[in-house]
Amino acid sequence: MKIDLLGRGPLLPSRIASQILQQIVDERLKPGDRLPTEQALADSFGVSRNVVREAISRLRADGIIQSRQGVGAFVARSTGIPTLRFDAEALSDRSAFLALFELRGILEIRAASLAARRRTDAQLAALGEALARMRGTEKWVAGGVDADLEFHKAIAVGTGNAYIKMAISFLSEQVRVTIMETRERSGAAVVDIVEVTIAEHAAIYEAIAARDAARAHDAMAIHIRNAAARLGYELDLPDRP
Amino acid sequence: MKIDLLGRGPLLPSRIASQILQQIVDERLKPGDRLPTEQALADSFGVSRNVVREAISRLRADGIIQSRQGVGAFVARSTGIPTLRFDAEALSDRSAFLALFELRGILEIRAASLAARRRTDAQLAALGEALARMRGTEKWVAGGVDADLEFHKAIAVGTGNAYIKMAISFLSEQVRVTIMETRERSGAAVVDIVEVTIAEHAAIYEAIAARDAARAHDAMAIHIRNAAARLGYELDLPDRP
DNA sequence: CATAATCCTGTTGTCCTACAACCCCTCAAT
DNA sequence: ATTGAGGGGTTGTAGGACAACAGGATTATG
Repeated sequence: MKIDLLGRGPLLPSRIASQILQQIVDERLKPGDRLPTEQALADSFGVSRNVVREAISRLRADGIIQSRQGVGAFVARSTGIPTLRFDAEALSDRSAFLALFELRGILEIRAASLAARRRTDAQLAALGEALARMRGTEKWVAGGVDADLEFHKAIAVGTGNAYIKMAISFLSEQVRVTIMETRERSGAAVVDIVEVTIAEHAAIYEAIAARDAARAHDAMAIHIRNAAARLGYELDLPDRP
Repeated sequence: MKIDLLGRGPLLPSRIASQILQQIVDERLKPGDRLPTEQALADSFGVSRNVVREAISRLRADGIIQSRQGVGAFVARSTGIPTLRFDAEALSDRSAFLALFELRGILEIRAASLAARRRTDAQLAALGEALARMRGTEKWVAGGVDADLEFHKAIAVGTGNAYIKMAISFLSEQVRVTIMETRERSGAAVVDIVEVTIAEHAAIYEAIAARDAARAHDAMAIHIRNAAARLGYELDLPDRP
C-alpha cells in the first residue's frame, strides 16, 4: 500500500505511533484511559497486529503509555518530564556556561575514577587510540575539540555505565556547541596550548591504565579546572572532600 | 523481601534493546557498523525475530540505530542528540536501574557537598521545611516519596547551580517513576523504616546547616547507599577518593 | 450466608511461518 | 563497456497459534 509519493515515507509503525499519539494530544484518549485492544487497533488502521505492537512498544519506551499483560494498555498518568533538555541560547550567558561546566566536571571526574577501577583492556586500548589521535591532529583549532570529546567519551565508556556515558555525551555536546558558537561570534580563535592539554590527557590515561582511581580523579580534576581556565573561567571545584 | 524487587522484570524487547545498546556503549558495535541480521540476533539471544524487531524499533526511534530495508541495520553516526532520554521500560532491568541509581548518587553526593558551602540562609530554611514535612507524613507509604524528592531538590537548589538542579530533578523523577511502577506491578509495598530514613536526612541537613562540606558529602553517601540497600541493591559507591 | 476455590474469557506477550519490498552483486547478452 | 535480468540475502508486513496473566463469574465448601 503506497500512499506516500514523497519518497517512501515513515514506515507503518511510526505512522501508527504518530496517530495514536495524536489521539492522546487531542485528548480523545486521556491519561488513565484504556486503549483499544491491539487487534482492534490493527483492524481499524488496516495493518497487522505486529505493526500495532511495534508502535505501542515505542510509545511505551517513551513512557507515554504503559501496558499490563492480560489487562490492556493505558495512557500513562504522565507525572514527570521524561526528557532533559537545556536551553541552548541561555548557555551564552557566562554564569550559565560555568554552571554547565561544573555539572560536567562532577561527572567527568567521578567517571575517570570509576573507569580506573572498572575499565577493560579493550576499553583502555580505545582510550589510548583516542589519545594518539589527539596527538596526531596538528591543527588543534578545529578537529581538536572533537578528538578531545572522543577521549572523554572513551573514559565514560570505561565506567561500564550506559547512563553515565549518555549523560556525559549529552553534556559534552552542549559544551561543544556552545564553544563553537562563541568562537564563531567572537571571531577570536582561542588557541589552546597543545602540549599542556595533551599532557593533561596523558596523565589521565596513565592513571586509568594503572587502575589508580585516586590519581585518575585528581588528574581529571586538574584537567577540567585548567580547561575552564583556558576558556577564561574560574571553576570552583571542590577539592577532595 | 523479594529477591528481585523489579520482579517479573522487564519484557523481552526492553532487555534485548538494553543489551544491544550496551554493545554499542561498550563499542563492540561502533558507529557505522552493521548489526547482525534480525534472525541472527534472534538466534543469539534465544528469542523470536519479533522481539528483536521491537527492540530495534525502539532504538531506531531514539536515533541510535537506523535500518534500511533490504540492507540491514546500522549504528547511527552519532550526530549529537540535543536531548537526554532514558528508556522508561528498560529501567525495570536490574542492572539498568542500578546504573541509573549510581549516576544519581554521583550528583547527589556532590550536590550535598556544594550546598553545604554555598547555601543561603533562605535555602537552608526551605530545606528545613522539607525535612519537617517529611516528619509530618505519618503514612510514609505514599506521600513519603514525594517529600523525599522535595528534600533532595531543595539540596540541589542549594548548590546555586540551575543545571545541577535540573539534572537531579530529572534523575530523581526517573527513579521515582520506576519505583512506583514496580510497586504497582508487584503489588508489594515496601515499607521503609521511617525513623532511619528521617535520621539520615536529618544528618544531611545538620551538615549543610553547619556548612560542613565533608560531613554533608559523607552523610549523603551513606543515605544513597542505604536507600539502594532498602531497594535490595548493593551500590558500589567510591569512598572518598 | 459467607468465603474460598475453580473455571472462563479476554488481553497482552511471544513464537512461528510466509511472503512482499528492496538492495546489492553477478553474469550473460548486446 | 553498458545494460539488463536474475538470484540471494535482508528488512517490512501479515497472519495464525499458543502461553502468561488478570479479573470476573461460577461453583464448591465451611
